Amino acid sequence: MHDHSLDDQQIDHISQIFKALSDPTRIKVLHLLFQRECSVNEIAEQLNMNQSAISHQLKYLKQLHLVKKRKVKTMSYYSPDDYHVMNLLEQTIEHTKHTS
Amino acid sequence: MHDHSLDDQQIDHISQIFKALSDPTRIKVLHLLFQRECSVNEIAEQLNMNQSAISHQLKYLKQLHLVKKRKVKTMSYYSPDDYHVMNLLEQTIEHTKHTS
DNA sequence: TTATAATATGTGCATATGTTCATATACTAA
DNA sequence: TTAGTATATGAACATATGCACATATTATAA
Repeated sequence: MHDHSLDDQQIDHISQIFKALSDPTRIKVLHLLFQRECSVNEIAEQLNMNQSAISHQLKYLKQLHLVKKRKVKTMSYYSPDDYHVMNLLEQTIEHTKHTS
Repeated sequence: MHDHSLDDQQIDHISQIFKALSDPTRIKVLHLLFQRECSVNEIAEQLNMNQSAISHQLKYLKQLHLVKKRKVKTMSYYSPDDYHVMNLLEQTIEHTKHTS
């Protein structure tokens, strides 16, 4: 038998994860990082967006432990850091491709 | 070989679904409806929230086809209407319970 | 040292969001 | 009809969000 109860802390955590995935820019960033590690400028160029906007979003994602950073000289290379959330996103993307 | 391209329409759709799941109230509503069909007042009482707030959120969820409505006399009974999204939510809830 | 490059950060702004309040609507029952 | 109940809706409000701009920080290279 399952326990259906949910405390507010768990719910807040879940909503935070889904909120991270609820923005088109963050989806694009994560989907790109799923394919390959990228620097900030690479991401900004790929998505045709301001470097500052990308940097802010990467900070947001890093704070949630969804991405990690590797510094080399002046460059910051970002890559996924949460296997479960990345699978959640990629499976949803695949499902959307096959249905819409 | 996979196609990694994603058009903006698909991304907007995905972000809309995740946005629906990014609010604690909507998570609680959907999780409750996953267990059993409920009227608006039932939901409001269970979540200890304003009837109007629940009604607004149900309209939001219905517009996205995540819930459906069954009218009986003056009552509106709501239940899930998207198997895939409900599974997405419930699996994430289960995962959170077992890890956090 | 100075200049340059990559990234990070603070601020301001327009817009979006979630809620409450008051009220409207739909339906029932007396 | 009228009163009562359940739900829906519109408006207003405080807060959150995502972005651009300017600038700061960090590290390199000349």
